[in-house]
Amino acid sequence: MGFLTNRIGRLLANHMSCIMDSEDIHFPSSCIGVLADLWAKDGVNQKDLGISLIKTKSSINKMLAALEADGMITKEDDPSDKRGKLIFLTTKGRKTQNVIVEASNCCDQQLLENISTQDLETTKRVLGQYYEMLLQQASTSENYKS
Amino acid sequence: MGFLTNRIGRLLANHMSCIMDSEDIHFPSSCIGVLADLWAKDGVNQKDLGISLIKTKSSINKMLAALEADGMITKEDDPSDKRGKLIFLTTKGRKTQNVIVEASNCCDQQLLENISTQDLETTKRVLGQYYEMLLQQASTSENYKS
DNA sequence: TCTATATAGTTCACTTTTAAACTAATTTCA
DNA sequence: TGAAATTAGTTTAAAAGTGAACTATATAGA
Repeated sequence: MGFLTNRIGRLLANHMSCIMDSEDIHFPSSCIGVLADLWAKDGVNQKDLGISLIKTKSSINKMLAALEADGMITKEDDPSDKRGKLIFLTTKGRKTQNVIVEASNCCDQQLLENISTQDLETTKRVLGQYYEMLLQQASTSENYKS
Repeated sequence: MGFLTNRIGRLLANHMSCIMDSEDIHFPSSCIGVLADLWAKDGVNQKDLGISLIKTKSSINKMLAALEADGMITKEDDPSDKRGKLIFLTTKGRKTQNVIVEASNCCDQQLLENISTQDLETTKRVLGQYYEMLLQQASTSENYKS
C-alpha cells in the first residue's frame, strides 16, 4: 500500500515535471502543492503551508523562494503578527492555475474513463481516512515535523 | 488525488524512519522499497530495481551502497552478463524483514479496523490501475527515466 | 510589568535524490 | 567479422529536502 502511493507519487511528479518543461515553467514540480493550497485560499502563512503539505519549515522556505523567483507569489508581513508572513499569489501565479490544472486533469482523464465513479469515490474516501489516521498517529507520537 | 498520495507517502516515510530509529536500523527509509523487492525475489539486477521502484540508476546505486554498508545486501557479478550485477540479501537482510513488516502492519492495523475489507480491495485495485496507466503514459511519452 | 517560554521564519550544514558524463560489456547489422 | 549503437553500472556535480542553531516577535506567569 505504502509502496503503491509512493510510486504513484513519483510517476505523477515525473509526468508533471515533463509537462512543466514543455510549458516553460521554471520551478520544481513539488512546488505545485504550495500553489494548490494558495489557489484554494490566498494569504496563508508559512507554518500552515508546512502543516498542510507535510513539509518542514525550511523546505517551505526554499519552495517559496523558488516560486518567488519565478514571480508566482509574494511574501508580505502579517500585520497582525510581526513574526509571520502571508503568502499571496501574483497575477502570474493565478494564471498558472489553468495550465497546471488542465495538465493534471488530462493526466487523470484516462483513469476516469476506465474506473467507475463509485470506485473512485471509495478510493478517495479510503485514502482520506488513511491520511487522517496517519496524521493523528504522527501528532500523538510527538514526532510531528513542523 | 496526487496530493493525497504524496502526503500519505511522506507521512508513512516519517513514520517508518521513526520506527527504524527506535529499532536501531541505519539505512534511510526509502531503501525499504529495495529490500521489499528483494524479499519477493532475490538476485535481481539494478536496472530492474530502478524500473520497479521508479528511481534512476544513480539513486538505486546510492541506496544499494547504504544497504551494503549496513550489511543488508551483497552485489555479485552477473555471470551471464558481465556488465550487470545481481543483488542478494545477506542473512541479516533476510532477518530484517520481520522487523519491518511487523512495523508496517502495526501501522496499517488501525486502518484495517476502520475500513471494510471490500473498500480496501477497491482502493488497492483502483490504485493499481492508476499506477499501470501512469506507467504506460510514461513509457509511451518517451520520458521514462532509467 | 518583566522575565521565561513559545512561536514564525531564516540561514547554514548535511543528507538524499538526480542529471550528465564516463567506463566497460553487449548487440546490431552492413 | 567488426564498427556503431545500446545497455548496465559508476562517478561527479548539482538540486531538493531537512535538522539544528539563530533572530525577532508574541504570550504566559510570577
